[in-house]
Amino acid sequence: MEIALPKTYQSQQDMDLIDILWRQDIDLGAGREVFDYSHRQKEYELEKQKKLEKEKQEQLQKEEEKALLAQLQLDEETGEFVPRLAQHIKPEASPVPREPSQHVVISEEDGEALSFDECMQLLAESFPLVEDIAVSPAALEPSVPDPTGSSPVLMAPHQPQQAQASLLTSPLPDHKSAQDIEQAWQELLSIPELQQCLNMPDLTELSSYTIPNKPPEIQNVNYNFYMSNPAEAMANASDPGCPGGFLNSFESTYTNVIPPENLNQMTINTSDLNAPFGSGSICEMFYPALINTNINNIPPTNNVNTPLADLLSEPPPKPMDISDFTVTEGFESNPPPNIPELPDSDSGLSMDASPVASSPESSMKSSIYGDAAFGNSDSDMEDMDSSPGSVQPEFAEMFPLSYHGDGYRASPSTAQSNQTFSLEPKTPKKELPTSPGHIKPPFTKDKSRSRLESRLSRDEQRAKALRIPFPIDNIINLPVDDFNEIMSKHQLNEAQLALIRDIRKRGKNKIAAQNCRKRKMENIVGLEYDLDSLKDEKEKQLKEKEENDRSLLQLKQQLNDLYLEVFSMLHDEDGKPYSPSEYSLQQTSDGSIFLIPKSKKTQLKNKLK
DNA sequence: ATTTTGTGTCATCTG
DNA sequence: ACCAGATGACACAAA
Repeated sequence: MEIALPKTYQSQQDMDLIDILWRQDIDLGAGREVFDYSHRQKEYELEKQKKLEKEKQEQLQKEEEKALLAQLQLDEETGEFVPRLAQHIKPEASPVPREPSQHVVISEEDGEALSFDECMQLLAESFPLVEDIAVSPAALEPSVPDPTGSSPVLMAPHQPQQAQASLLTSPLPDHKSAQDIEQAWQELLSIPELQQCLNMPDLTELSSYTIPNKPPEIQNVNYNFYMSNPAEAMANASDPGCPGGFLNSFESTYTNVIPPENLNQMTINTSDLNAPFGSGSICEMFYPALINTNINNIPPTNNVNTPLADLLSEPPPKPMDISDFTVTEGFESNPPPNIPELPDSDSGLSMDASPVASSPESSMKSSIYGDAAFGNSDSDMEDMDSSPGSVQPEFAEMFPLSYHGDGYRASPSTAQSNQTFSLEPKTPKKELPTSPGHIKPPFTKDKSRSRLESRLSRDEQRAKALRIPFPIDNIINLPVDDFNEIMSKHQLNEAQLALIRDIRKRGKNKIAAQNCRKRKMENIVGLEYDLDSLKDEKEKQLKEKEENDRSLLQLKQQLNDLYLEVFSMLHDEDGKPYSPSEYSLQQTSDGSIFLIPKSKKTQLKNKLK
């Protein structure tokens, strides 16, 4: 039990300290949830990035296909390849609803891959053709649907930009026709899954969704993002049936372009996906605390900032009260009579110091109760009983005085605490002549102080009751000669003498007890230290023993090897080697060595026995 | 309600 | 024998 104590104690302390510091660090910064959330978000973004890259690959394949088509039709007008692409995609979109959505997604990224100006040029070039060709499929919205549906490549740039704009800027009125937006929005709202996924995002996000793309496509796009289904992506990639070889070459170059796109899309997608967790949610995450703190703090800060007049006029908040009171006590604690006593009482009471120092705050409570209670304490009552009858009424009168007196005494106790910090011994007794006008704040007492005071106050009360003419401190701390001198100077009756003797005895014994406990603790600490050192010593010796055993084993092994080697060199008359199992080498005291058959050896042993 | 801790006090021992 | 200090044991309050 005790052996394990010291080390575990230290390690436990260290661990506690580390734990506390760690918690403080965490407390100082944002909550763990924030970090966890960001971490999760990052992971999620990584996943999305992967998906996007896949989709981009698909897009690249498509683009390659387009490029091939364009190259094939290079002879024709440059403007025609755009409608061709639109046609090419459209037919796919019409039969299979989901695939077009993915195309759209891809197209977005593709569009991002292309510079915005290029896209605009393509748009300008392709618009008339698109209208001609794509009118039938995208009949709902003449302006918006055509570009989106016909050439995803063209629309791509718009969407991210709008999304970004919407994200970066506060919800802005769309530059697109409001009707289109509303229509798209309504359609979006009609989709339950989208609602679930989006969790009803802001208008800005909605605008980003609705403006560029057709509602169904948007839905699918969202699906793709949310579902993150690689199979679909693969299917889409396979759908266009683009040549793979060319793609690889293009891919490398494309990857270089990807980062900014990724960033853009990441921002967009994250905004979309994290709509519930968007800036608003993040703000909620951080602001609530901030707001709360602000709300909570503002009044105090105001109080703090408020001029002294407020503090003076208004009752300060509780903490302020405590501090103020303690401070006042500190001031009060300085009364001259106590000061001289403190140095006298330096019989190492550092033991007490720690509790005293630690307890200032808690003492306040005790002060209230203690003060009220101590007057009624049994000991007091006993003393009262013992004391002459006339004393009792005085004692009753003294309660208020004692109360004040405690406050007065409290100051010395604080002084003690200070002393304890300085490792100076404290004098438990401070007999304070009653400080008549002193009002003691109810909270100010330390627990130790309260006890000390209660004790002191008790003796003090008794002394007062018996009208003992000199302070308790003197009674306790003065040397015998001085004490006797003082005693002789005053004419004291029997009760007074007895009380003074008891007070001195108790005071001395109290200090002695404190010193005794201090020594006891020091002894315990010293013994623990010795125990640790002994354990270290033991451990060291154990290691040494292990080492010795190992070396001994090694020597034995070497000896055995040597023995066998010597044995192998021995041969009989016929040149046959002796078997170690049948013979053994024996060395006599004079150093000569004999080869003895083991049977004979046993015989010899038996004979010797 | 119980345990732990700190403190004061008393009884006793010791130098 | 007396005294001062040391120490064990107990009580009490607070945590």
